[in-house]
Amino acid sequence: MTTMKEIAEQTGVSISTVSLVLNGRDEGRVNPTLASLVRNKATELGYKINPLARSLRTNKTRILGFISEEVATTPYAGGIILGAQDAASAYGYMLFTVSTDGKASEENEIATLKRYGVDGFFYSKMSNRIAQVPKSLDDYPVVMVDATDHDNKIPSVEPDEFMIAYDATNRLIKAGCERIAYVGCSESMIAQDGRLAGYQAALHDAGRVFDPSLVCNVLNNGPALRAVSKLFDDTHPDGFFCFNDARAWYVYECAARRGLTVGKDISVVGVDNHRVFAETLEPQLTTVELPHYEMGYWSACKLISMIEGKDVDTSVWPDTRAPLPPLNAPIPAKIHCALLEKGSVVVH
Amino acid sequence: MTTMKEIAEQTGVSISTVSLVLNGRDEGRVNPTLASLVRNKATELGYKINPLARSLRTNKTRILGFISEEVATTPYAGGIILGAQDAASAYGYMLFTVSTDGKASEENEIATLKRYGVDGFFYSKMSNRIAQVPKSLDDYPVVMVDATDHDNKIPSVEPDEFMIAYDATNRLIKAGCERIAYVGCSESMIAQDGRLAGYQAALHDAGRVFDPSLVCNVLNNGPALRAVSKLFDDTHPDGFFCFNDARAWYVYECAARRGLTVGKDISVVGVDNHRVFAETLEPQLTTVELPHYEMGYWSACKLISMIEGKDVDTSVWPDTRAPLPPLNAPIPAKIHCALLEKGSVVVH
DNA sequence: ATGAAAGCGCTAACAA
DNA sequence: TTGTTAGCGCTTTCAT
Repeated sequence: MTTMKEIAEQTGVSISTVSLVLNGRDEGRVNPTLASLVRNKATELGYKINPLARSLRTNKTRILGFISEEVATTPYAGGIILGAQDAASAYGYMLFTVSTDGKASEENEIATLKRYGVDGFFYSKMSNRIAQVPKSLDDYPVVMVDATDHDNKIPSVEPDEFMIAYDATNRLIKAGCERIAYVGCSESMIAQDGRLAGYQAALHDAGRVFDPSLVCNVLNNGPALRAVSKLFDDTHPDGFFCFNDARAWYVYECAARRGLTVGKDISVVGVDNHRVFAETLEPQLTTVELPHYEMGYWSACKLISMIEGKDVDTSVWPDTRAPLPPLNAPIPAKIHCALLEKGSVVVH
Repeated sequence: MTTMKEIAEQTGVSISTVSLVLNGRDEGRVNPTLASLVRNKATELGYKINPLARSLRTNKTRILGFISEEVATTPYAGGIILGAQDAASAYGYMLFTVSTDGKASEENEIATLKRYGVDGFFYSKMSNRIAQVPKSLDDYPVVMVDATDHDNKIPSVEPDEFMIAYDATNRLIKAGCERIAYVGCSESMIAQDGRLAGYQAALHDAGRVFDPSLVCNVLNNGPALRAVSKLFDDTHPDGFFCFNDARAWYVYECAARRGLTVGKDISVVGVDNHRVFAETLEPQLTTVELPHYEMGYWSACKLISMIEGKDVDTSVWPDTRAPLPPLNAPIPAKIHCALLEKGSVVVH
């Protein structure tokens, strides 16, 4: 690894000059000729700055700490981290990712991250909810991901659950479904509440009356399948908006048992938490992908802007923002929930 | 953050002495009284070493670089990383995780990791296969995860595909299944080859003759469902060993359409790549979990032992090593593929 | 047994 | 415009 010292020696200037030039702070301070001499030598030698040495003086490591609650084991956490990493990398930052279980382990991880001098923290939860950032993070820039601050004091990103459901339901409406059911989650959580509301609003905006008997909120367990069975037999829906893959599976199972074919006899739109169905085969199942990557991306940009005290270039938003396919096209295998488009992400 | 300097000042000794003591290299070199004085002051002040400053001198950062090929987006990558993190953390190491797509991006990430002075690398692939570690890693300690080296020169861990299949098939045999089908993957890959072999071996060891018509290798696509349908109708299996969740889904779909109930009319054992079914509801589906966490854990231990040039304490193996449930018990929702047990993991 | 001093690679006052 | 100097927090020789 080449050092500034070596460059200084080989070009006959002082280390300070090298430092100035290589940090782009030479404008009007260093002789342009010397500057380019230094620059050439640097590229010639393949010089790369030693960020650790620099951090010793500057107290800035360009390392970000990503704290997640076992989120690494959930299938979708990867998307968040990937997005955060991509954005971080674009700005020359690295990510330390740690996952915690208990409270104690969390404080441990935080302490470790602090020792390594991280410049700021991501604080991420496993599913969209209201959370409290530990006080040990008080003096640091923090951004919450897939969670929101109780006091709304910490910047945060979450999926726009309402719009996700609104879009999904609309898609079923446009596909010609007459009796659209919602197979949701019987635990109260932000995602459930928002999606139910979006489902209702879409129906309402389409001039339909909301029929509570078409709503079936279940858990992931035995009784769930019976409840969905009952939904089939009682109300004979021809369209289903499903809270997630697991709920969609109940619908598939019930349909198959009744000789109904998804994509022909009934339509199904599900929110993608696991992606099995999307990866499997059913072009008849429309999967609305949660904007995990985008949340990660946004949060990294936000965090870095806080750290550097300046706006980051949000035009760097990733390519994955595919436009929503036209509604009259055949139902696609996947709708990408585009960032900053139709409010599919909410930032605070 | 307290520094050694502060401790030195407050105890009236020199920084060198503090360094010696706090690094446990004081045996017979520092007056025990002084030593404990220093130690007390350190805990009193809550001293924590600054690893970055130390690394400037020692050239050891205690940071490990985890390189994965977009693995962060695959559902199971999280398990590997989590295991690696837990082990690393136990030895006072941190992980930089990066994922790459193309060749160029990989070299970039590697360069960045080097600049941050990582002590060694994990090189991980998305699915068990033979791979080549980039030459840019040649001078560093490297461990491969879920992949093996072409020349068998790099230490590596991979799931024991054979034993996974052998166990799974055995389970169906012990459950009383007479006609056990294998729904596999029609692409040739280590997992497919190993699992097919394990399936065959289990049948053979049980004194059964292998019937090729019970094997149905498919991709994740439309024709797959038809192929599995044909399997049902042609051979009427009463037990299914499935390559993964997606393949298990075909079996579920076909069963439901025929009025067959999993767990009653047929038995299904699937290898868990996505976990939807395990998380959903079917106690009748046995999911063999891949030992991702354990692979991560092992690889971190191995890597650290290479770095430090000494054996690490493998008694630290994680708790998740649940014993396999007794074979005559009702088929459980999940079998944990225990590390170093029945060879469920292969290390090289 | 202890401390002074040098130095890891870099930045930032301050001189010149 | 350039170089000298000091120092970030720590380790490590080398005197004492």
